[in-house]
Parts: sequence; structure tokens; C-alpha cells
Amino acid sequence: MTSKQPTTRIRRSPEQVRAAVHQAVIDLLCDPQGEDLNIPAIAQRAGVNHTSVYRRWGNLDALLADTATTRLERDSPLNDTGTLRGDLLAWAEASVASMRTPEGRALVRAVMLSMPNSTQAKADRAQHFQRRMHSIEQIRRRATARGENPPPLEQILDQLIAPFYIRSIFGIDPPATGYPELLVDRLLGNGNGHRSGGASTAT
Amino acid sequence: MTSKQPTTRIRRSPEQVRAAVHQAVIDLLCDPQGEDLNIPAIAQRAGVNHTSVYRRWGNLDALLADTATTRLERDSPLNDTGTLRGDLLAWAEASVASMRTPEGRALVRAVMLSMPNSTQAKADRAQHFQRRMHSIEQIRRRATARGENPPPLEQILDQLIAPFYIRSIFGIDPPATGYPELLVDRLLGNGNGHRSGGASTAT
DNA sequence: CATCGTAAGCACAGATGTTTGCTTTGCAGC
DNA sequence: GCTGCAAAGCAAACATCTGTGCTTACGATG
Repeated sequence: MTSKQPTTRIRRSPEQVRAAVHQAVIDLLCDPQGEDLNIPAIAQRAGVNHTSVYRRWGNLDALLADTATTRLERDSPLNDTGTLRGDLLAWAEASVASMRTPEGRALVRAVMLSMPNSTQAKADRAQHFQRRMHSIEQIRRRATARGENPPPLEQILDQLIAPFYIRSIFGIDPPATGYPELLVDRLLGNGNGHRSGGASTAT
Repeated sequence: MTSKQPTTRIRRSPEQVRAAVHQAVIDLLCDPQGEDLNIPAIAQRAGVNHTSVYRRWGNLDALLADTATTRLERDSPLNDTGTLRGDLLAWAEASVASMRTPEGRALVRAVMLSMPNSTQAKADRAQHFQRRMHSIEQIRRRATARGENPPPLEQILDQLIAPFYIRSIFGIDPPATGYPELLVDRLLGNGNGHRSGGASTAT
């Protein structure tokens, strides 16, 4: 009688498992002192069986991508301020605030790590990029609808988004004050390449 | 008699092994269709025993970092053009050219991948950053010695280096023509935040 | 020419990651 | 209530990665 007690076998709902695993990814990405990320460790931290993780996500890249997109979409409310500059500033301020938290930096790292390995080519990365740029595209669309003339996406990528990523990668803290304004002013205020629409460039 | 033929055991010199392993890292980073990078695969591709790789580099991160820094330093000759703008432009042009080759993109990915995992904190990443910024610092030093007033490193990071990285990450091709000039002009020509030497802020 | 140190190669063992077959749970539809 | 489905849990096999002791080749030094 090795006393198999079938009653002790409890399980959580799929949503609970999903949330717990996502949280475990973030935690391990924030905390680890030299440990590297892998599925058994994530599953243990989340308190779920590792086979559940393997069956649901298949591999680490997919799990990282899912975690990153889920959290990033949840955390970017995308409020309408009425002007292009206001929207960009709000976006940049939210990004800077996020960058100052371990969790925010972990999410950027998750985006990075999820990308390079298994994706067969540009297709996956481009799709990933589209998802990540969704809020920016919405800001641009709204500006166009208002009659403003927003910079092209590529320029926003180069001047607004790229600095956030590079700093997260290398662990360079943003300037203590005025950094969102600085980047948005550079983006909208410079005269070469693109001229932004009219009145919103007043200081 | 399983015919141990001691004569067949040939070996290459340490330098040959190092070069072969570096090349294998680049190859696997360029080519793989969904395969993920690991030491046994690298060793096999390089034609060396995997134990040699483990003993020399210890782990994948260190190998990636070594490969990236070695190749990047080898491929950035750093010629002196006589002006800050010329030096930055040369640097940017070399970077764009490198970004257009699979090997160049692989090196950027190697830098990314080598960073996040085991490094215990900011210390390692900061050091890595210093090495990567070495050529830029030299350009700034030369400009200062000439009496020019180069932008601070952070601004060069945000406006010149960050775009290259972000595009490599997401696989976004740079504009076909004029991209280096565009970035350098934005960097040196804008009037807010930092004023570069002289009257270059004219529109 | 002999000797010695360094580093690569080999075989094998241990640890870890990944996958599979099956059982059990919770929930929805009848 | 009963039944069936989807998904989580469990255990064990399977594959792969990582590390160790030892042998062997190459080059430097005397």
C-alpha cells in the first residue's frame, strides 16, 4: 500500500497556468544571478508541471514571445491626448517609466531573446515588429485623421524606439529628467528629412 | 583488435582552432533554418572536439562575446578623415555596409545573445558596452583634440548607434541611399539638447 | 637532439533538457 | 445528473548538453 491518494492531485485552470507561467518568466528574467532561462526552471517557479509548458508553447522562444506581447499590450493603454506630440510624449513617458522597472527591462529582453533563434527568416521578425509597432501606428493614424502630418514610421523607429531598446540592451539608464521630451523634440522639431505638420511644434 | 591507429590523431594549432570556431559561430548564426545555437553544433561545424571549446571558452556566452569583439575589431579599421563629420560618416557607412551582409547581421546578433544571460548585473554589460563603443570614443577624442565639440556619447548612442541595432534586431533594411548621411546630419545638425561646434544648426 | 609545458583529442560519465503515453481533473452540453 | 472534450498532472524514457581524467601531438627551450 503505497497509499496513492488521488485526492491530492489538484490543478489550475488554463488561464491560471498561463498567467503563472508568464509571471515566472518575468521573475526569472528580472532576478537571476547568473542563472540562464529554461523551461524546467520556469515551470518549477510557476508551480506547474513542465510538460504543460512544453505542450502549450512548444519551445522557449514561443513562450518568451507570448509573454512579451501579452504583457506589453496589457501595459500600454494608449490614451488619446488630442495631439501627435502629446500622444508620442505619453508613449515615450510610459516607455521610460517602464524602463526604470526591472520588469520593464525584462520585457525588452524577452522580446530580444524570443526573436533570433528559431525564426526561419524575415517573415517572423517582421510580424513581430508589426505587433510591437501597433501602438505607434495607431498614433500615426490618429494624427493623420486630425490633419497632422506625422513622421514616417521608420523615423519614429530610428529616433524614438531605437534609443529605448539600445539602452535596455546595454543597461544604460536614461537621463534623469526630460528624456521623453528630448527625444520627441528631436523627432518632431528637426528640419531635415521630414517636416512635421504645422502648429504642434511650438515649444 | 579494434585497430586503434594512433597515427590518425591529428590536431590543429590553437590559433587555427580559434579561427575555425569563430567562423563556425558566424556560419551557424547566418545559416540556420530553425536550428538553435549550441556548443556541440559549433564544434562539429568547426571540425574540433567539443571539449576543446568547453575548456577554452567555458560557455556559449563567452564564446559569442569573443567572436563578436574579435570580428568587429578586425572589421572596423577606423581611418582618420580629418573632421568629426567625416569620421562619423565613415563609421556609419561601414556599419550600413556591414548590416547588408549576413555576416554583419550575425555579428550584431552575437552581441545581443552574448549579453543578457549569465551576466550578473550592470557591471558586465557596461564593460561590454565600453568595448563596443571604443571606436566612437576614439572619434570623439580626436575631434576634441582638433578643437571640435563632439556630441556627448549618449547622444551618439541614441541617434547613430541605436538605429543600426534596432534594424538588425527587427530585420528592417536601411533606406537604399543616403542613410548614413541622414543619421549623421540629424546627429550633428539639430539644435536642441546639445549644440555642436559652430553654426551648423542652420536649416 | 632531448625535454617540458601547453593545449587539443578521445572516451566516458553525469546532469539536464525534451518528449511521450497515460491518468485525472474541471467544465460545457445534453 | 451523465457524458465527452480539452487540458493539466505524473512518470518514465529518450535525447542532448556539459564536464572530467587521461592520452597524445605540437612547439619552445635548453
